[in-house]
Amino acid sequence: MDIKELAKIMKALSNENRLELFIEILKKQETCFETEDHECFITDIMKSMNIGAPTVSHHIKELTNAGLVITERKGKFLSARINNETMQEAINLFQLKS
Amino acid sequence: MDIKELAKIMKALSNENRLELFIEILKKQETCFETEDHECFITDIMKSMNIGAPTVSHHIKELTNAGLVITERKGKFLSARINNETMQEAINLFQLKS
DNA sequence: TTTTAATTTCGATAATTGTCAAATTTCGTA
DNA sequence: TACGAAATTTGACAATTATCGAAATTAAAA
Repeated sequence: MDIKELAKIMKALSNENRLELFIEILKKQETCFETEDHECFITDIMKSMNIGAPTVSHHIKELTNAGLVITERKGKFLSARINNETMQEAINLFQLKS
Repeated sequence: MDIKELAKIMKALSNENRLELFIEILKKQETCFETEDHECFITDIMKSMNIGAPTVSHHIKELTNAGLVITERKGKFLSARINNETMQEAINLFQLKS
């Protein structure tokens, strides 16, 4: 991963609403290990946030574009999950060597 | 650390040149453990980059403002180092629970 | 004290972006 | 097939920002 890619990731997380969106997806994933509900539907998240549907759609696309989340259409709904590979790669760049 | 603060950190790292600046400071810090050279002067970094002094000054201030780096004036020069506390706190928010 | 180098401040500009309203598409279901 | 809910696209606008040139400041050096 080069600087340009990393900057893209950071930019995707630089907007407050988009970051909140991302963290909601992250949290959802964590609870999924405990329950059997592996779906994270955007509608549910959207309802609890203070922004309209077009904006959410746009934000989701940016997160996807940066490789941070993976989306999948489930009929009428959109399901999203974290792309752990990208996450770990990005974190590693910032970890201090020992 | 709340979402607003975290977003501020991400925004500080979202610009390509600013991220490069940050990574140079990060690298410098790592080499400091091996050598006796504990100073990271902005001038040196600046010379190897493709942006003017006013812009670098602005970027450094943004990194400082986000709590990512700590600067100190050494006579004519400006010395910078990573704020590891902020770094670790931010990384922890993204680490998956086990 | 004059000069020179590093940094900052200021003002301006071009480019990017977050957001929404309106219109459109997708898809389950009555 | 027609309706309604979920999501996307489009077009637009206000706000933010990255960058620079010029001027000002700070501090070492001559």
